[in-house]
Amino acid sequence: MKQKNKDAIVKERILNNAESLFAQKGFRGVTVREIINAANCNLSAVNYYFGNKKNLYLEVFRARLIPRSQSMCERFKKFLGQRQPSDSPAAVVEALAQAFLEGPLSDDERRCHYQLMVREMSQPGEAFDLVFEHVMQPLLQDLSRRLRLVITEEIEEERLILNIESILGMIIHFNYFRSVITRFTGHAYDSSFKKRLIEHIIDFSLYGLGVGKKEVLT
Amino acid sequence: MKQKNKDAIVKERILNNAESLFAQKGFRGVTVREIINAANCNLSAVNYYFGNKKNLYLEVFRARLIPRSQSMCERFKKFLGQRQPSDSPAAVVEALAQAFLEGPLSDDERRCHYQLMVREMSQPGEAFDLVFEHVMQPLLQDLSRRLRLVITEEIEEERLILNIESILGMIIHFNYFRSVITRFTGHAYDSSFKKRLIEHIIDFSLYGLGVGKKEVLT
DNA sequence: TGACATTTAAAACAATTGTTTTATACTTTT
DNA sequence: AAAAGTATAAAACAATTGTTTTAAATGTCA
Repeated sequence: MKQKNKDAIVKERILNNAESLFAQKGFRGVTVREIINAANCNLSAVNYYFGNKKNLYLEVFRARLIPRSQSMCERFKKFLGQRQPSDSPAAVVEALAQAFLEGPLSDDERRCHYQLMVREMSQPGEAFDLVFEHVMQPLLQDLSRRLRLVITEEIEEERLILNIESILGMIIHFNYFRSVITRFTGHAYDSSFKKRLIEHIIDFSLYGLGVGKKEVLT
Repeated sequence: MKQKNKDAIVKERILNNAESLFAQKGFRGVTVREIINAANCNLSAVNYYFGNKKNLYLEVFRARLIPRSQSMCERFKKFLGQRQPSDSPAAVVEALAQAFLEGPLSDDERRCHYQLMVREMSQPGEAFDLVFEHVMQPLLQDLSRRLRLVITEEIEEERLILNIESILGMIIHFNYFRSVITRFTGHAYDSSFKKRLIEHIIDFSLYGLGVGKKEVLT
């Protein structure tokens, strides 16, 4: 099926460029003509393959963002499995930070990924539901289960959720606020700086500012 | 000057509604006609008072977001001054979380504020420079100075910055990702839940997950 | 090869966009 | 009160938007 193959090529060029542009400028900030210029194809191709612009946008989530999230989660599990021992909070946080900052993606892909996701989070819409159901929900549940196994003391569900959201919030922040972080630290956002960030995320997640002493059961 | 006064009223109605709409849908997601309908004024009023749409957008930052940020910082200092003792990391974090989650603003104003700011952070533009210079930079420097005073042990500048960004990341996350947080915890985002959030932010910022013991000088 | 379906291309569509123009009302000042 | 300055209103502008239509090209399969 050479036909079907060539079909897929144009279709995926559109998806790729659409994702990048939507991530940068948002749904309404991007025109269909902008996308087809980047994808080097004809205007009607968008409506031919995806029906309309809105559906192209949703397809970007279905065909790109969600699968990528799942592959990042896979990477997390793989990292965690490699660690010895893998049953400590430190191991879980390290594997998580590694998977979400270094992971299998190119840096541009990761930037794209977080921009697209963050954009949808403030104003729940159709895409939000997709992300919530297929990305946030399973991730939180997985993390919740794993952390509960490795944290020795008793911990109520709500506090666990807030802890996890704090760690995820940090990871998202260090991805999404790159321009701020690099301006403040003066470092380029390269692989050595990412290693530094991962170190920090682990340290802060486990000990916070690390000053004073933790009271038992505040 | 009744003239100048009445002038200001329409002008501010435009600014108010523009900020709310821009925060919800972004610059290109909002039409001038949408704004003037919400502000209950004529179409040409936007160009009369602000020249063009882009300039209205920037004016929203200059006349609304930046002053509000400064008043939040004032509130932070006031909270901190009220605390006894006020020279501990716990006091600083508590005052910060209080100022940024409870502060002097209505809840709608706060949502608006964070949405507008986060939107600009991913794609540096003109408004980004304004926010960076008048909001992020002074806040970070103030926090850096204060924390250095109250943290007993030696701490390198970069680590301090990362610590501060982690705390700010959490605060932003718990404001911006409301819909996710409320869905996960099942709590409405009311004042009692905000108190819970502030408690958590203090606890996590000081001790992290609070498991295991912190080694001295990792 | 020839009939068929599939894909690309180009042109045209109505609707919406930001902005400008022109005219009318309202205030202030002389 | 007349004049001048300021603010609101309505209509029109060209440009851009997403989408549709129509035509040409390309591929598949008998």
